[in-house]
Amino acid sequence: MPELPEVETIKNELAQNITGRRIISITINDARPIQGSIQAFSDELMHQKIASVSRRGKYILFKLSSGKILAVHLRMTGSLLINPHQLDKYARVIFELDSHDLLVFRDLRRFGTMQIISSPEVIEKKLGIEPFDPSFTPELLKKLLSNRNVPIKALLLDQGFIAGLGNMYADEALFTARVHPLKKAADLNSSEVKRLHGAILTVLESAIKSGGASVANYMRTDGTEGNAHNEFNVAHRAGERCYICGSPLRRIVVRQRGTYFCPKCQKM
DNA sequence: CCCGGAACCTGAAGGC
DNA sequence: TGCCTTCAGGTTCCGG
Repeated sequence: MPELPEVETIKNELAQNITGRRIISITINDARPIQGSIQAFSDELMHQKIASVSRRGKYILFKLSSGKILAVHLRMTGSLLINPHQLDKYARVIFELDSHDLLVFRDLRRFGTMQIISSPEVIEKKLGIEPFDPSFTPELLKKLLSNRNVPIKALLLDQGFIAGLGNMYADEALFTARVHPLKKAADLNSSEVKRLHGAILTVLESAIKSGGASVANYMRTDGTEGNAHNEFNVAHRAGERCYICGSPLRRIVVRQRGTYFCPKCQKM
């Protein structure tokens, strides 16, 4: 599942490989991912140069020479591949570039989206603070948590709260901070908030260094896997032993999401 | 505004 | 072997 580290990895590879390239043809095998009119989508992209590639939350933003932006969200199983070995039935949209490279939007479950927007405002208004924004401080986090009567795990998944965390890294951050996933957000004391702030940053930074985690269908632009899942302390490890205390890790369901934690290290 | 749950989608895995 | 059910999860939408 692409979360911030996975999207960051893909963004960096795209920026390095296709910046400055021009789109010379577009093949739409499946229109579902495209928001709005297909014709308008094609017209806005055809012959455009990709001026830059950036990331905001879990969105990948392609700035076009026209000034408009192609915003791509990979959701669960989407990937952006450069010159894949084969074009299988999940290759939904294919862009040919003037370098004759193919940029392919591949998505098994068809949750992913692509849209042309005139200004970043369209997605900006849905997203909370970026974890690596210098203004994301323990003090700000403490303020954001106050008065929120929801399990901290649920709040970490809310993109309008902090942008970029998903199910895996929310669990990893809570474990690193030694905070129980069901603890009410407003009930975290100052040292817990400080630990959580630091844990969010270290967990994401470490995963980016590993090229993201290959769980489900995540792959890099060259089709290879990342390594971050080998470093998970709790995610998808139910029944296995905690690396810190040796206790069996548990899986519970929070907001319909599988949630992994250590019952001994993470107290209510 | 705040919160919880269903829906979207498709392949994998498990039960009988 | 084969059919059926359940599960996975990012985001949006809807209801209380």
